[in-house]
Amino acid sequence: MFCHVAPRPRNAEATRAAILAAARERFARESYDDVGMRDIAGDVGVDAALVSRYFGSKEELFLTVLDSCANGRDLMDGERADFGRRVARDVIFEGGGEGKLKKLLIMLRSIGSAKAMELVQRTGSESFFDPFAAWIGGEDGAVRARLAAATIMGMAVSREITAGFGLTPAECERLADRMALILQNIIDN
Amino acid sequence: MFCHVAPRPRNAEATRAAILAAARERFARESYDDVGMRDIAGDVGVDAALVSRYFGSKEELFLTVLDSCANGRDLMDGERADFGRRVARDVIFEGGGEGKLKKLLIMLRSIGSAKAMELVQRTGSESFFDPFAAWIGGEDGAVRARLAAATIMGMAVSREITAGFGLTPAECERLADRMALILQNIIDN
DNA sequence: TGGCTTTGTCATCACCCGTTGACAAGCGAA
DNA sequence: TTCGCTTGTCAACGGGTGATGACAAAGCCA
Repeated sequence: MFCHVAPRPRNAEATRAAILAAARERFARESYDDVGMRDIAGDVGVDAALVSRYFGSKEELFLTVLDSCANGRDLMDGERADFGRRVARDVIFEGGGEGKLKKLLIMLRSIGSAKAMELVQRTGSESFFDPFAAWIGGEDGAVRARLAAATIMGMAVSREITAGFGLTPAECERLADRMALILQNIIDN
Repeated sequence: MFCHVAPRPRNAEATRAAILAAARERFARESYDDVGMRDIAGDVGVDAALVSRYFGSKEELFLTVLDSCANGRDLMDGERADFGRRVARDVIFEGGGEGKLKKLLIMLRSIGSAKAMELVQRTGSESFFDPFAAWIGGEDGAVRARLAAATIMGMAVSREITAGFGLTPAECERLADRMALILQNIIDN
């Protein structure tokens, strides 16, 4: 019995897109340093050399991934009055990786690598914080954007370094409720 | 003219302590992966091999550093009514590295390395979150401890990935005020 | 002074990483 | 079919890492 893996069709554009998508998932879940070119290539079923060739270098790939992510504005579609609750539940119960928080997660993980952080610093402000601040609007929009982003990222960190908070499900519910309140309050005034 | 660096006196105990201190500073400011044995050794003026010999391995050194840090309780000496303001200003204006937040910073940076995170997960709860929760006390102490820690870590992350928030000094003041309020509110009820 | 233990250094190893250029395979056009 | 371009693979390189064991130097004790 011969088992063949279905070979990837020869299609540069599709392959490039698949690599980009795989890289986005990786970078959202592991730090820049922990993600290897060989890992990404393996996810797609391709040789690592191809990744280098299509994207030039790991740094350029990382930047392309950042660009490809939903930017700050997409965090906020949906009811504004529901923002706190929505985001709190996403980050606490899902880890944020599925939704619009992906870019925030990737930025967060950049503190693990001096190289990645420099890249994030260059692009993070205009692509994330500025639109976010504009959406929040009002007095001190920029300040409140930093505050909200910090709250979200902090909870994401806390979730990971305690392996799911180490709380009971009921406590997680109350954690989500409290966080929702805080976030909504930041947004509202 | 001969310029000699004062040679470190031959004293195993003092050298070991110096290495530990240097490692603590490094790990509080850079991620586990970015800190090299040669960096730490260089700070002390010693060969990298000595670090390995005194602490066994990088992992063991990291664990020893975590132990050597002020634990959760030390975060909270000082007026309880002043907690929010004190911590907010420390993290926003100083980056937290000088004070009692060092352990939190090190834990935070562990998200940059799968290896470091596993170590932090094993020791973080009983050495940090549990005492912190006990100090907070009252209903939902554990939940509120996670919330406060997340707020602090998030602000530390935000500060770094935006290279000092990118805010005016006046805005930073208002950021600190708002954060102080939130933190204090978490502590109080 | 001579010898022994402690303290520190040096050269080196094996490993993993991103990257590169040479090569193979697919596939459409002539 | 045969040529030629595109798409993908392979083996290798240079650089950096943590770790190791042999060696040098310093201090102490007799």
